[in-house]
Amino acid sequence: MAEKTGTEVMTNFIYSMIKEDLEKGVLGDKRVHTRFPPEPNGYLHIGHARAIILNYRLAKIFNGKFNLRFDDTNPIKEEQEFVDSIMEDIRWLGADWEDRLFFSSDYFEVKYEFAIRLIHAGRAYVCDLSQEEIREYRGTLTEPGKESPYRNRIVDENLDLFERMRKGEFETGSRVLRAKIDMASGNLNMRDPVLYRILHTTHHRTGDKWCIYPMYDFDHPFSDAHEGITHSLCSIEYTDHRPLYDWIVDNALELYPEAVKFRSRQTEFARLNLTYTVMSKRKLRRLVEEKFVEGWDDPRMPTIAGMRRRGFTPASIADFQERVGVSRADSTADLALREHCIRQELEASAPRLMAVLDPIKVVITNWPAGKTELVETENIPGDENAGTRKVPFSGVIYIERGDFMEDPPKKFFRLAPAREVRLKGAYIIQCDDVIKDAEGNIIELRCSYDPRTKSGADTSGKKVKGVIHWVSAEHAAWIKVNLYDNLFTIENPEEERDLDFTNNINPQSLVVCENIPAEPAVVEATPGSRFQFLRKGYFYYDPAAASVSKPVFNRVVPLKDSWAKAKQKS
RNA sequence: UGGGGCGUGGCCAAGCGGCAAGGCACGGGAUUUUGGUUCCCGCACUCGCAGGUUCGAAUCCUGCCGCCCCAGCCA
Repeated sequence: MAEKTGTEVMTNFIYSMIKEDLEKGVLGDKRVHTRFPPEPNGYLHIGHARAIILNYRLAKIFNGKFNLRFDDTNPIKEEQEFVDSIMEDIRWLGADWEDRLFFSSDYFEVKYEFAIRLIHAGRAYVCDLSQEEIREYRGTLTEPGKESPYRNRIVDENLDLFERMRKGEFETGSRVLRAKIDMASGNLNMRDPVLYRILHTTHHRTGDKWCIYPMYDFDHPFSDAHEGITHSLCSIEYTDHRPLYDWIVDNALELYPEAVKFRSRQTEFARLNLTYTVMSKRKLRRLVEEKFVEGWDDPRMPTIAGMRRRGFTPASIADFQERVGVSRADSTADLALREHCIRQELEASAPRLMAVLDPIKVVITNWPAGKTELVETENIPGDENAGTRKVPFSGVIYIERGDFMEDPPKKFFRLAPAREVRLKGAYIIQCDDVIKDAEGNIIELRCSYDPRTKSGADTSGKKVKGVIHWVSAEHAAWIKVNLYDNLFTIENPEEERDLDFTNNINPQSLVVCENIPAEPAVVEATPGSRFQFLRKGYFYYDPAAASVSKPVFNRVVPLKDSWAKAKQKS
């Protein structure tokens, strides 16, 4: 399959920028070095997948390196559980950090030293203002802030106080370390940003060793420079933070050069939105907590874990990301593009199987009693190497209810009274009789088959337009099938401001079919494998549900259906 | 009323002064034992708007308009 090896050419502005840096020799003898910096406080979604793939592929293309670094500077929100799930997701996507798994907390000691040097240089100070006071002093969007009364503390006092902050002499929230920059800046991030806060909280890795923790704006640029990251990619809302990023890196370079491997630079790109889904962590959490879905890995979720369980492949997600592209403009990618990517891959790689999702019984009246015939059919049409398989055919079969119409419109090519249709790989049958129950529901079809029309050896000269799938009742294997559809009924559920977004949840987003007849070959399938259920869509044998008595298949995506579309229009 | 970012077809997105790539979606046709796939063909006289510079502008200049982000001791 078209697996992304990372060697193809990219055509986005970040790729161009790096190429130019290389040509101009900006990197010296250093190789391109990127990183993915998740905070271990939740599950990764398709937007993160985009960042992971971008960073990883960029490193690959330029023969550089890719780090995984957890941004674990806030012990209140972070947990080991998320570290594990994030690593699993990234590994699954195929992004390999080799031996470069880092944690921001690995560098707490060096960062502390850097803070000391900032204080020595008179560029950072301990501030005793309360949280509310700091906010007041910061000013507003349109008015400048005013300087903290502690701003001009002497170096020795700052040093002493900061050391005692580390020792745990002060309460949580009582003091902070701030950078001394510019309280009048139009950019609020430059109004003496907080560098360290006191948090008497156990950290998932450093335990109780620290009670002061660095802020993102201090930590991130330094960690990048310290690891030798050349290109620090992040999302667009950090654009405002870039001057501060540069301030930190420049100061590190000046005051603590031995701790800096490279003068890293930040480049921002737009986050990804998807139609018919929500992406904010808060909303995803609500979906899980309020049980609108079954968990973070529910196949309807845009999480990496959810897509994995739905049956998407890493290659299809990488393909999707590549096709969407990268830019700085706000954008919402069409879900149809993601569907296109997985269909394209599975069309060529998924073996076909027959299963009837909405069965109706068909009795073939002229079939010899008790006879079973094995008919042969291709596993993947057009791919000789995929071979063929034998499917048992007999006198009682199931077909889709929707493949029969009692009173069909002119263009209906399937089964109808006195009309003929081909059973895929088997014979042409004609419908002779329609059996109904007391309420008038069709419960059975009586058909006759034409022995001359055996698939591949047809001597009848008949031409039928319709070919439908079927399953022999006597030989059927019974499976459970989950049919998934968009979680929301409107294109942009994020934008709905008057109504709670959960009001737009699609009540049909999951349709469970408990008892579905499938051709017997399905029992030989391995959990984790993917099939096309002929004419119905691509399905994934859910390994997470493998312990259940019956195999469970999740529909990744239905096949395109131009008949249904035409019907809808009329 | 401060600072930053963005505006190219329904959705993405190339383009960076020489006369609008590509993908998805959509519409039409051919092939087809999946109404799938594949294959043709069509789909922006126009680049948020208005001026200007130029032989020539989506690309340069000026002025508007619209949308997004920022006042966490979150990341």
